[in-house]
Amino acid sequence: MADSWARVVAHADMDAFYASVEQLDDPNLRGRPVIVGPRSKRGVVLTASYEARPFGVGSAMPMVKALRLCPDAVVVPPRFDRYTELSARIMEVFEDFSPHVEPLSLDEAFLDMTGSEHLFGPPRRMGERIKAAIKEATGGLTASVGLSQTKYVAKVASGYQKPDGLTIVPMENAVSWLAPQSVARLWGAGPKTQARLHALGYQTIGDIAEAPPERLQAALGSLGNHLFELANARDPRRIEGHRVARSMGSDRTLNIDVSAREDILLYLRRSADHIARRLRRKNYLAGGVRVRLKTTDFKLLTRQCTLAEPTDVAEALYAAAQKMLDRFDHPGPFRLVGLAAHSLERPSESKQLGLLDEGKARALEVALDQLAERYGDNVVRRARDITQTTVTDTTPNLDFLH
DNA sequence: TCTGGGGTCCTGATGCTT
DNA sequence: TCTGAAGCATCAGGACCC
Repeated sequence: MADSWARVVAHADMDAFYASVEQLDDPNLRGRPVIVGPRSKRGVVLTASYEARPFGVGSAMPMVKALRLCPDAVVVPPRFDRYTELSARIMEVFEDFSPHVEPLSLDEAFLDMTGSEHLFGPPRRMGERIKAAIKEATGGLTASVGLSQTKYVAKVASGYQKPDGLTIVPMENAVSWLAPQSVARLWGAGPKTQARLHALGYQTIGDIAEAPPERLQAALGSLGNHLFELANARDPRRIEGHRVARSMGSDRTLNIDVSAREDILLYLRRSADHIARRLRRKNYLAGGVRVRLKTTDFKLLTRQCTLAEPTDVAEALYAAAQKMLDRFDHPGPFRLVGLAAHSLERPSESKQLGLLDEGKARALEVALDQLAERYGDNVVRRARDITQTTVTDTTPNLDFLH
């Protein structure tokens, strides 16, 4: 019974999102195998349409191999602006169903549906309504939805019957429902961990659920405990809402490997410009800088530092990157050059404007926090806009408060 | 066959401070 | 003044996710 669920967690996952968007926008692509990915020699598949998947084409596969498996596929370069636009529309749909939405990526999110049975009906009806609303809002895109009482089971459920699936897993069935599925479906067990689990003789989630926890812990450390809990359908994690970014980066796999310092600096310069623009657009300051180089044998080398002063200025990021570059002792060549800003923080607008000293700026931040509690984040966003515009505008419009 | 780009989180090593 | 232990922050690398 739906009303006996202590929590109701929904996980919604768009079906082959990028490829489906391309087919939505270009009717000529419908019914045809579509591969979204770069056309470069070193590219990999981002998403393959369901028409391409029977040929064995899947995400992260080298493009060369994908086209060998499916020579008739249409390769479409990704259009992230378009995916972002549709993603925003989909997230708005989710927010019509729940105030607690946790996006995991452009095309999937958790929704806390606890206590909304009186609005949307039992879990199956909730799922049907979410799916229908997405289809309507996007002009025909489908999503697969899973509902259960924990995030992990809801996530596995959404992937259970793709595409256009709906799977409901009540808590009393969860452990037996998970049991026959492969350990590959354990969230957090990638190829390396799967190999270790196989070596221990564990093939299914049920094997993990029944394994001695101390054996898992001895083999995998705290990850072993975590997987044991998931396999037994125990997952107390809450739905966290929109999370603050912790880093922002730009990695480039090059068409031709580079060794010369000036060549690497060229890419670092471009990345610094790109990241600084994004930092300013999203109103972040970087507290540190990290440079990554990938050798031709796929070893990833990293050097990072903490900045004396948080910044969103390209020149400062680039200067730090130059210093980092001197700390690498590998002569190259390198196939990837990457730069990232980490330890992100929000600047205080009032400090940025230079209008207030530290104490008054802090007082303003506290006042804005109180406004947020009372009126919600949107109102505070407007208030922040006004604190910036009132420098020249003596009659701010506060109508939005009513 | 030949391995992207955007991220997050965890772990072990190291260095600094108390 | 020296030394070791404990706690903490930072760094580098690895694994994972979509």
